[in-house]
Amino acid sequence: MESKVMSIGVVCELTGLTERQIRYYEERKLVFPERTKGGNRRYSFEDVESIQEIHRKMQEGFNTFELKELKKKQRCTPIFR
Amino acid sequence: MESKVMSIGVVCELTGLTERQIRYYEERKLVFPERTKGGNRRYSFEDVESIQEIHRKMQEGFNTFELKELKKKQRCTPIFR
DNA sequence: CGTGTAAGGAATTCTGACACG
DNA sequence: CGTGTAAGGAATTCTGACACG
Repeated sequence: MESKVMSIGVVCELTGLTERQIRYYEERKLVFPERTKGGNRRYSFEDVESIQEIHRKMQEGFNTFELKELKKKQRCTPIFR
Repeated sequence: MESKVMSIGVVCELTGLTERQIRYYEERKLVFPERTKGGNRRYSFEDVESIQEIHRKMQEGFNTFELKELKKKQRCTPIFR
C-alpha cells in the first residue's frame, strides 16, 4: 500500500519510535510523507517499512548521511539484479 | 489491509462522504472503527470498502436497518458459495 | 549527530443537540 | 431516516528552539 493515510501517531504505534525520531528522518530527507491542507503529515505503509529499515540500519551504526548514500545506490543498481 | 490506521478525515477523502455520514453508519452498527486512547476513530482499508458498499446500497434505496439485515445474512451464507 | 523536552499555536476530531422532513 | 450545522471542548500534530554531547 502506497497511499498516504496514516498520521504520525499511528506510525509511532506501528514502529515503536517517537514522533521526534520520525520527523528527524524526514528532516534528513530519508522519508517523504504527504501533507494535509492543514500541514499534518500522512504516511503510507511503505513509509512505515522504510522507517523501520532506517531505524535498523542506524542501530547497526549507520548515520543518516550514509543512509542517504545507500538510497542513492539502491536507485541506480536495480538494473543489475 | 485490516489494520485500523486511518482517521475519519482520510476516510472522507477516500470515499467522498462527510464525517456525519460515516459516523452515522457507525451509530447504526454498520461500521466498527477502533478508538485511540483519546477517543479518536481509526479505520482500516476494509472499513473504507465497507463504507463505500453501504453508501452504494443506500443509493439503491436500502435503509440502514435493511443493510444490517443484509449483513446478518451474509454472515450465515458463505458456506453455500 | 540523534533525540528529549517544554511552549504556544493550529488543525483535527469528538459529542450532543437542534433542524428538516 | 439520513444528513447538515453551530457549539464547545479535547486529542493530535506542528514548528522552532534549547539541551546534551
